[in-house]
Amino acid sequence: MSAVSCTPNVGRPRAFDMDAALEKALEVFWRKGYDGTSLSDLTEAMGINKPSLYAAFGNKEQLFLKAIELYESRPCSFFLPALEKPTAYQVAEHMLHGAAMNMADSSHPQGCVVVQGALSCSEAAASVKEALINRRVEGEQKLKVRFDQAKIDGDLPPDTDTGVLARYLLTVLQGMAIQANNGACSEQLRQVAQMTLQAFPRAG
Amino acid sequence: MSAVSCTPNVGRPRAFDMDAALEKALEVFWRKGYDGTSLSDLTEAMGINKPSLYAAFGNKEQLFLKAIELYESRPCSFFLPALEKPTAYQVAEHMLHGAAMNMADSSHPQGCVVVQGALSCSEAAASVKEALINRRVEGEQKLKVRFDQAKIDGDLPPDTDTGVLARYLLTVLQGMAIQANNGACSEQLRQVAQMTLQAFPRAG
DNA sequence: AGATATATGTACTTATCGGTAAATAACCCT
DNA sequence: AGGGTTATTTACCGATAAGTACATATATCT
Repeated sequence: MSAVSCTPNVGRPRAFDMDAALEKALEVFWRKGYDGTSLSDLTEAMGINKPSLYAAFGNKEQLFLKAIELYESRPCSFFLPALEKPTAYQVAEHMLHGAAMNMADSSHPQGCVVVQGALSCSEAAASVKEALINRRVEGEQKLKVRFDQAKIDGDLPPDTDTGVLARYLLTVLQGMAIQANNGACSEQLRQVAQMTLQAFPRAG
Repeated sequence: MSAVSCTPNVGRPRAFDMDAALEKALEVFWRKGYDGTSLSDLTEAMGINKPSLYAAFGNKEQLFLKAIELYESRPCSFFLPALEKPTAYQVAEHMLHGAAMNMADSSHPQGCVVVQGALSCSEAAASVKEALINRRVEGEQKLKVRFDQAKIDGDLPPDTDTGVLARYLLTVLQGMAIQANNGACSEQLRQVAQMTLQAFPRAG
């Protein structure tokens, strides 16, 4: 079953693939940001007309939020899977290397749509900016919780400030999104990842 | 003499302060980004009408570029002054602490306009995006050159990869801009700065 | 004082913005 | 086959985007 479509068995069937269209919308929002994306950009990329877009996804804002959901649930997403690695160091390692690999991948826009989708934006975009901030802060909180567990597990020194460590790691990851936008390649991001890992506290 | 005005002694004198108006424009671009800022936003904040804006600053794009110049030449700017500190460590220290202090300062928008002014943007903003990328990459290059000198001075280990070190530091600084947008306060950014400095290579 | 030169306010232009009304088309069910 | 339901197409809406024409106001220079 599709993640987003919920096709009834009455009426004219939808002529386009909602998931494929959402993927196209994500690509546009990722590249141009919420304010920089027009409905014409979206309908052109998605291959549908505006009424189809509105009927299927609500409006621009709801489409954006659905695209973000898709972004975070994609196979190449690295954040949540990394949390399940057995040690704090491996969590950090997988996040940093995943980011290095993914953010400079030229098969899609550079960076991270959660970082750059609505960073500085118009008042019309205030609510989606808020939604993205919440996602980033929640990610940081999840990482802190994971590091708290690591302390219990004994793979972080007992005096570790897990809040600072999580914030530091997120700062580097978010900075890597900017670096990818600057044109940094995966190898260059990997070097940053490696330098970050060298400073990472090891098992006590 | 003013940085931007160049008043002739003929004709009706300008009724507003160009520098003050440019400061207002910077504030709006900083908070809303290039795409998110309308001319109405600008004229309202600057206290002038559109024809005055166009006569004085050219157009939206040129106004933005002048605002960025102002941003980088302000007294509270920390990047270029930090380059003149006597050792590589002190350069990093001043940049990181300057960023922690400045980016969360609530007397102006959070973060850094060079990072967030046109990160993901429309095609209309492509040239200003390019200009900002150039500024960021040039800053990184300047930092690398400074670290090369530090190696000669002997306050960085001789095997230091200065390019990676500069990129790592810029990654953290740019990440701190996102953190500030997330709502992080100066103290939280300072903790990130401190953690970054702990990993910084010390003299030989 | 008058000519010249620049700035200002009002009102306007064209294009595009996000969003929708209404008619038509394509399907399922009875 | 025909009714019910949903999707698609075309054409449109009011609002706002960036940018400007033009008349008027205010200064200096001669």
